[in-house]
Amino acid sequence: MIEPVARSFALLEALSRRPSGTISTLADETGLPPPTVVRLLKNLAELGYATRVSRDAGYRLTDKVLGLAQGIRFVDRLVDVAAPHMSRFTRKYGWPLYLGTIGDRAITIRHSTAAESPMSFERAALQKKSPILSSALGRAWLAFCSGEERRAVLKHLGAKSDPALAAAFAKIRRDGYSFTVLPRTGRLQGIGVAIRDGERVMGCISMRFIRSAMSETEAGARYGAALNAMADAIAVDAAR
Amino acid sequence: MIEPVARSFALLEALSRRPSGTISTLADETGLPPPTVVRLLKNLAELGYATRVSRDAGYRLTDKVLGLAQGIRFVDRLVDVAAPHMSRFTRKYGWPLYLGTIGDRAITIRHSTAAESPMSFERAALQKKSPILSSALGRAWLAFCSGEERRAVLKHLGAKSDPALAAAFAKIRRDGYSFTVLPRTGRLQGIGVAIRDGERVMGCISMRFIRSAMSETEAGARYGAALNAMADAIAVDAAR
DNA sequence: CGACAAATTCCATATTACGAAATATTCTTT
DNA sequence: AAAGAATATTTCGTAATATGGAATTTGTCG
Repeated sequence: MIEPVARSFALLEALSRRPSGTISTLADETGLPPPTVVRLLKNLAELGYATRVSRDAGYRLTDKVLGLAQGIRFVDRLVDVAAPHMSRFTRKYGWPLYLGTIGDRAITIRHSTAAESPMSFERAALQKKSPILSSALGRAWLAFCSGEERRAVLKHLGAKSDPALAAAFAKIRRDGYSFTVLPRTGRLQGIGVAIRDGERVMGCISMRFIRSAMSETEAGARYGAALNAMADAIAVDAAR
Repeated sequence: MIEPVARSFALLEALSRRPSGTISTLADETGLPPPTVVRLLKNLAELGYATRVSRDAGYRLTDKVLGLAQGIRFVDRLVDVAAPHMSRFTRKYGWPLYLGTIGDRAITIRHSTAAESPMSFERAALQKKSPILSSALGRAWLAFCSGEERRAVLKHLGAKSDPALAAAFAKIRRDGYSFTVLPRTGRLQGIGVAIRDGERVMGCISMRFIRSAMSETEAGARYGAALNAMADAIAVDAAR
């Protein structure tokens, strides 16, 4: 732990809770000695993150701090929220999970518990793409998103409106989970669920397992409910 | 300048510009040696502001960074934007300026160039309150804010609807500036303008001067246009 | 498997952050 | 106006620790 950095952040946190803060107030709240508070604040001011208001009012944060947060996207928040839920699942059941969001023409893997899984059969696939139409992730997303979004995505992918596909999505909605569409030779299989906030799909999660370990039906019966419970819990957390 | 703090912020800034960053990318961008980047990132992760994504993707910021910015209020941004304009004015004309925003039952002084003024007759009044009805600041605010807001404020102050008051506000709107309502004995006088974004008043600024130096009419003729030009420039800047 | 690239650890050293005490400044009281 | 109280700031000898080149590990790819 780098002390001056940790202390500077403690001061920023303290300052973020009030319009402005005096040396003694901040010293009390952070437990730092006043000379240290003065030194660190001067440094923060030099860096442009704080400004001296007056002797009495002390310092306040500047909007440069806002700039630090500008790059944080919603998906990062979703990952932050989902990660502990996913870890808990993997600890309990063993199988690795993948969290994805939809992008241009593919699902992007945003988080994975593969590294935490004893049955980790794939290298970490973070930031990697998954096909929308054939992966469990993509199929879960498409099944549960709005009809409007689904049509737009399918059109963008150049997929013609297919009654068989529509029936497949209807079944996924009925079951609550999707499966990877595999070539006959595939060893690995995925079962996917959607993280939903009302009509909106925020993300999708799939559990990867070895095909020989269980059939699709068994996978659905054993893990479908647990996966959906986790997805719901994540959705609730993400909504604050 | 506290090095580890400055460097940690350089890393945060670099990270805020991308979804995630690798050690080498960040080392290149910040000019820091890789071992230092590793050490500082680990520290940021321990503090909860960054998270390791994977070996390949490196680190990304967490939404804890958002927390730092949540306390920054609009008024702070306004002060950041207005301060240089106000300093320029005071450097050019000499008289000190005060920036205020409306609060519960008073105008709160958010910034002042009194310290920069050669004719500084008052100690810094930051965070101090000014009366809404009799100060130049309050009268400028009330004259230019929406009728709805004006009625609400006046009602809250317990002021009865007064035709004389309405006429005073109309005159302020016509002139573009307000004046302090003084007891005959007051030495100091203020001329106030509003910082407006369409219908909305974001803040108000008053220039303080010694009553014996000029009459209200002279003050308006000499400084009214310059004050309003400054207020407009601030409004434009504040709108980005 | 072997070789390349990137990340990470090590560690001797110089740097510098530290904070108690002294001093300066501002506010309050009489 | 002057003393007293409260708060902010500077000083400075010292202990603590951040530093980064070199060595090592880890992961990737042909």
